[in-house]
Amino acid sequence: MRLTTKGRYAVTALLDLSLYQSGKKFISISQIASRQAMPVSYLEQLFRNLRRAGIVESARGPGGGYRLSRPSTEINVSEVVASVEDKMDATQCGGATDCNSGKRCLTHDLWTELNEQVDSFLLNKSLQDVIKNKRTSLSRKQEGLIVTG
Amino acid sequence: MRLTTKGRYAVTALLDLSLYQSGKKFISISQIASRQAMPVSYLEQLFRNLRRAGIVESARGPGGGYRLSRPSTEINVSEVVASVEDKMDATQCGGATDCNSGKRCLTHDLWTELNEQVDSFLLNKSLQDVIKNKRTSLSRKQEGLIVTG
DNA sequence: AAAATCTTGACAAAATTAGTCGGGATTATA
DNA sequence: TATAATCCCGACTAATTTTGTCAAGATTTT
Repeated sequence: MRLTTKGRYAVTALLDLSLYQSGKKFISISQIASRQAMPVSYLEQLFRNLRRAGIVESARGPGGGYRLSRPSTEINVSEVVASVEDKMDATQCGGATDCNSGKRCLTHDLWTELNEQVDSFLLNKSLQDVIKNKRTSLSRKQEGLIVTG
Repeated sequence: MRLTTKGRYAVTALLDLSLYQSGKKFISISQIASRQAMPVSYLEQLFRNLRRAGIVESARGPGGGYRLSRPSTEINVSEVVASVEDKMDATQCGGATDCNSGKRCLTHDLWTELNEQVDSFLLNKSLQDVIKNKRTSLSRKQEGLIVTG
């Protein structure tokens, strides 16, 4: 699985946009950078990817910057992370089915299933949900479930 | 979150133990290494941690090696991963509550919740489950849940 | 024209992860 | 008791990945 500060920065930056973008106004990278204490040039890199992924729109020149290309209820965290990280994969073999000399590696299905869990969770979480601090409503049977300390 | 090949190696190595350990016999690292195509010295490092965590028992000398200290139904993947990786944490701030100059960072709760999800999943998954390729039975309401492609 | 801003690719620094090494301790067995 | 098999340990190095920088350019507003 890949989930580094890169993906986390991207999410944070978009939350900043969501919070400070009023109407269709563009927000410059330098504003986000100073508010969220992130390096400008690193943010530029991330926004490149976000733009290519169709998550944000940009405008150049004075008064330019970035804005969400959809409402924050329509953008999920999974796509944000995926746009800046290379891949979201927890299997050792990268998803190949013959990872262990012909047969699947012992843990193949385990990591695949974990991937699915994580991805479901993040897909189901919009930027707005994060802002509202809304828990994803996955009802879970508690039978035999050990609670982490 | 930390889930690298280290944790994956550890799980695989234990699955190997589960599969090839008959009764209370010890299995040597070199056997596991050759079966699973892993470097011996790296495995040694991992087994050190597994032993300290009480997941395996060891015996020295000829005929020695490692064996599970509990049945494979009683060992969950979370503890295995935790024993070799330093931490299992997806928050940027490492769990601190004042990560963004006094107030919580915007994404704090998001990553905390993701952590919980992942950990629940892995806690609820025993080595035996993985061997039997048994899916974790988390019943989930499908309302609004987008299925990943 | 000037200033503000995005755009790009390549590069460098830092951090992390993966893996090695040398030496030691213990134990079964011949 | 010697030998070989095995675990045990800490420190180190190598490789990879991630993080972040830089220089130069393209647009656009004023």
